[in-house]
Amino acid sequence: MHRAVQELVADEANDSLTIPIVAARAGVHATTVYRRWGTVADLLADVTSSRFSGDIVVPDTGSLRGDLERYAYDLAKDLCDPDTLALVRATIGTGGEQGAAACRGERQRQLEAILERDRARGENPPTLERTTDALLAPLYYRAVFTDDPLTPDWTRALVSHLLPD
Amino acid sequence: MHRAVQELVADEANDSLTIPIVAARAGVHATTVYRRWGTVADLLADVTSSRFSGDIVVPDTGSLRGDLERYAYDLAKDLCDPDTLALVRATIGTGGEQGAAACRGERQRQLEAILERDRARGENPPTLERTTDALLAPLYYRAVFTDDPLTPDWTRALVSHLLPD
DNA sequence: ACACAAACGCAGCGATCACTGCGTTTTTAG
DNA sequence: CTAAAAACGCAGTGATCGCTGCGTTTGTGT
Repeated sequence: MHRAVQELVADEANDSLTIPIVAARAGVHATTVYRRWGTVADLLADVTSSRFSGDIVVPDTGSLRGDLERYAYDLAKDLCDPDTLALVRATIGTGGEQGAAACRGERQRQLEAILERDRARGENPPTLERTTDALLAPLYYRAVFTDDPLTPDWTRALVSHLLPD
Repeated sequence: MHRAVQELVADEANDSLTIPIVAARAGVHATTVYRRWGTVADLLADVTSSRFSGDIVVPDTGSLRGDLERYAYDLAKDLCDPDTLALVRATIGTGGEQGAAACRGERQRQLEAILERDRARGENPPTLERTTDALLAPLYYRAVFTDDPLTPDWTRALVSHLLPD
């Protein structure tokens, strides 16, 4: 089911995503989807949540800078994937905070884990709010609102602005 | 027509926006909307573009810091408006870069104008890319992806991080 | 093995969408 | 003032959606 949603969101940009369409792609009956998820918004939130929590490993390079550079690089790569991007936009478009939370919740928790580990090393990292503003926000903004590339040089520059020498 | 779209996006979170619904709210026939705009995506892009270019004045406080603080304050206030936020999310949800560009195009031009003016004063402001990453990105990210408030203290802090003493 | 719960599919319904042919009204140009 | 273009509305069509009652199939617990 999740793969059906992702494929449809990717394939049919600008077309409306509906439950019968998703059901057909998943090879199940629409009734099954109505009964289980109810609305396209709930379905998208579910799919997006699990899309972002499946396969990302919190990096551990031994230093905060290394961790953040790796984290930013991985997130940039993920957000550059047209299928991921289409899913994020579709989920945001369902309106409300539920879809938005599904898009960023897991990624924010990973960022927090990185900062926590640095504190556990006795260091003094920036706050989660500051790191979100300096890293997460530009990554998501550039991916969702522009068609500028999310290059490794650019992601490293973001980390450098956050952690000056 | 534009007001009908904005009202509907605001009123009916999670409900699908369709051309007959917009037409009814605007008090015109659906045929008129089909013939003029064609799709909901085109309509939303149009409405969002003009929504963001109507009434914002590029601030001129005499200093870059003052201009950016004012700009960030105004944009935060605008994005905090639930109606504006709903419109942005709906437009992003139409997929593709057209809707995304409609949401940020005008605001990015205003930012560029502020930086150009500072250069005209003989100063050396940060690049548009840097300023976008440090100001626009956090503003849009927090508004669209979270339900955290966009407070004046926070927007001033963003400017301070961009323009250290 | 059996009973029951959960999940699923079929068929069908009312509502709505997306769209178009054609006539009417409004606007514009000369 | 008039003719033509542009914009609009009416009526209608086929397709699809969102949903539900009810039967079937699958899974689970004893």
